[in-house]
Amino acid sequence: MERLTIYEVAHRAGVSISSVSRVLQGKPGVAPAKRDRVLAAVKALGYVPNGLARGLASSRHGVIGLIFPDLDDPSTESAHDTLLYSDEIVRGAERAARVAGYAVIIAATHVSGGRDIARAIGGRVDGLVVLAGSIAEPDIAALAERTPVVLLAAGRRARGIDHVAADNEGGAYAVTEHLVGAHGYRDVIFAGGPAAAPDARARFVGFRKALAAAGLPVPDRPAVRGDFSEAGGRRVAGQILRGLALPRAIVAGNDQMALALVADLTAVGIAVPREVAVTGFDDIQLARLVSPPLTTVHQPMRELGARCVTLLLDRLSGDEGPPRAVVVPTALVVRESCGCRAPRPARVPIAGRRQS
Amino acid sequence: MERLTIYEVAHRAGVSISSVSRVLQGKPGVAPAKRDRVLAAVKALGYVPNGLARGLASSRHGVIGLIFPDLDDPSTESAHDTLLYSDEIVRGAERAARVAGYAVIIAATHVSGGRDIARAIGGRVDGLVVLAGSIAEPDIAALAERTPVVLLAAGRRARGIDHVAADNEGGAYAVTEHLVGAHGYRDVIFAGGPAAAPDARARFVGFRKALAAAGLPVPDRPAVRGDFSEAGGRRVAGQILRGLALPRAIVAGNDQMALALVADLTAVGIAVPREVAVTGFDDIQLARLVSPPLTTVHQPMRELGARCVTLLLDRLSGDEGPPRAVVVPTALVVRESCGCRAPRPARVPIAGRRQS
DNA sequence: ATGCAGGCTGCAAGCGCTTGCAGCCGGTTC
DNA sequence: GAACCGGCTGCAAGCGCTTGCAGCCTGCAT
Repeated sequence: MERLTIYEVAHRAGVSISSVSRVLQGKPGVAPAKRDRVLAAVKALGYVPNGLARGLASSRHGVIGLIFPDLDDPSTESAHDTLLYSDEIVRGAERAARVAGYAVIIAATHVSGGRDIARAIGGRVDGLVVLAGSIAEPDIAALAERTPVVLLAAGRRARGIDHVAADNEGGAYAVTEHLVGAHGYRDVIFAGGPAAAPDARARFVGFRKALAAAGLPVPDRPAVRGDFSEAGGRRVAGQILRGLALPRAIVAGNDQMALALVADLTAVGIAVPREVAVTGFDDIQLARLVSPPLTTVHQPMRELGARCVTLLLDRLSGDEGPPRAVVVPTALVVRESCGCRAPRPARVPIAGRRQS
Repeated sequence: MERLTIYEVAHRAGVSISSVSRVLQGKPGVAPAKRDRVLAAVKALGYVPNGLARGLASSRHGVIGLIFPDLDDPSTESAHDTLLYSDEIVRGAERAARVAGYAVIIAATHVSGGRDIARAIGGRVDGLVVLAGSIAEPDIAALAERTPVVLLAAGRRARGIDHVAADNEGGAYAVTEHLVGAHGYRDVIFAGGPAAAPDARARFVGFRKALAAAGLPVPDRPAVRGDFSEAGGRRVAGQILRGLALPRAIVAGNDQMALALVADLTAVGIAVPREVAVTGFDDIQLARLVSPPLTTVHQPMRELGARCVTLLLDRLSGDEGPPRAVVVPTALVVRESCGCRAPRPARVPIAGRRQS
């Protein structure tokens, strides 16, 4: 296939390349008749403009970059969480970008590789969506100086940088309230994630607020703490089992921990949820499939990805406002590990989360 | 940040832009002293070449496109499988591309959207990796005319197009042989996937060959058939339970079916693996976590993605040979659902799969 | 000394498309 | 009838970088 240029089209339509260009961009100032001829020629020839040339000339690339952590790098923080979701994030981002006529380019990087990223992606994108944990914060700041950046992060808002995150706190609040309110459990503990993880912290905050709202004693710190991994869950299970009093319910920092908890509790003959209720956070695919199905909080990863892109596109189209922090709502998903018997698992939006 | 151009660098280094360009490309014909000065200037200025201009001038983009099915489109075939893996595929591809200095651009598409893809990606990539099911076959052929294409597909090899796939047949053979050989089960049935799915078919072929090799009767068709989904697995379980004779072992077409099977069998009081052994295929994350841990066949998704890219890069660097079909080995993962008691689950490569 | 092969250099011509600007033309306005 | 106006057009100058080619300057052989 020969490479078609705008010249061929112009020639076939009997006009100048300027007119073709204007038609293709939908710019005004072209006589309707001529416009039609151009479009006809384009279609007949099957012409597709060369994105590179277009980008070079207009300095708009039509591409946004998506940077996420390289999971092979063990130093990558919160790799587990990301692993489970980046797929959905990418899909959401890709779709949002596509409808706006943008393409998505992706790159995985080590935390320390911020510089390299700039190089790899350099001059190829109009803006960047950076998943938390993929680049060290100073490097993000450096990046943000040369190109619009939106940070998809759990917690900490990098100063001056747009930022979207799921409503971890709200989700934890909802699930805790469900346990305390709908089920009437009093003795509820929180199995925390890594102390440093902002999302883990936000979840704990939500947990505490829910307890406070119910008039229950509020702990200063998570009763036990894992690291968001399966192993972490098992360790936590061990801590709990060695502890004297078994709680009535456990709010786990995420699904993986919850699942490991359920498995280990069950293994020693403790019935979930009859003796101890357990809830998770994330709503990984697995949560639905285990027995009992896990009550958890759904993270709208797809939407997170999409919001990042739309926010970025806003910036690209000239929005100069102060840095924004977008919070995407999470949703309580009531299944059975909380003690509900759900013939059909219901997904209840946070807004109207009350149910028995 | 001002946009730096090659001119600034040239000026600072006191040379012409040609020399800078040559240095940046590692081309010969530049005096070492000058080369050093250029590099120093580049570093001092923090110069990053503009990929667009570079691409325009050299007609090498340094970008390869990855096209996968849009999972929101229900018409997309084998969406389940893809869903579970595209993440890993992308990672593998991205990494392979990166080491070669390429970036990866992604696009999700409806089966029917091949044309649009050409437009969206048009003139932006050097080559394309197309996941099976994302584009109708005729459209792939059309695409392949304008740009190098590698198809990542389960079975059918599109004529004339490079193609990589996992060794489904070998994997199925290995797991079946394990059941028959290591455990000595005679009454083994295959719970098939969708009749049309090439990978499902290949797995059944492997199953049959293993039976034949063991001198057991070889069925013409899967004893039962699902659709690779969880629901499919449950349906299959129903069929089996309603059937008179419970087999000693079930080779499921994929993990999701296997898990559903185990769940339903267990639910009616049939012990897995004591009464019935069950194996899966895919090695989804979940497989390791359920109880009993699922013996299955690992699909090296990451490697699949990587192989696609390396194959593509070969083509890009001038390899003109006939279309290739690369088969990436799968690996038997022995856990407990087959009847093994594995204190530590072992992952046994197909090559040396014998073990008791 | 003279000539010549190379190794280096930098010039300049693009790559394909966008866009400011001047030119053209038919239609209006006094 | 002359001066204007405004909508269309196409020219041409880039966007930042690659690369063929001619020119220059060595070093070295004759």
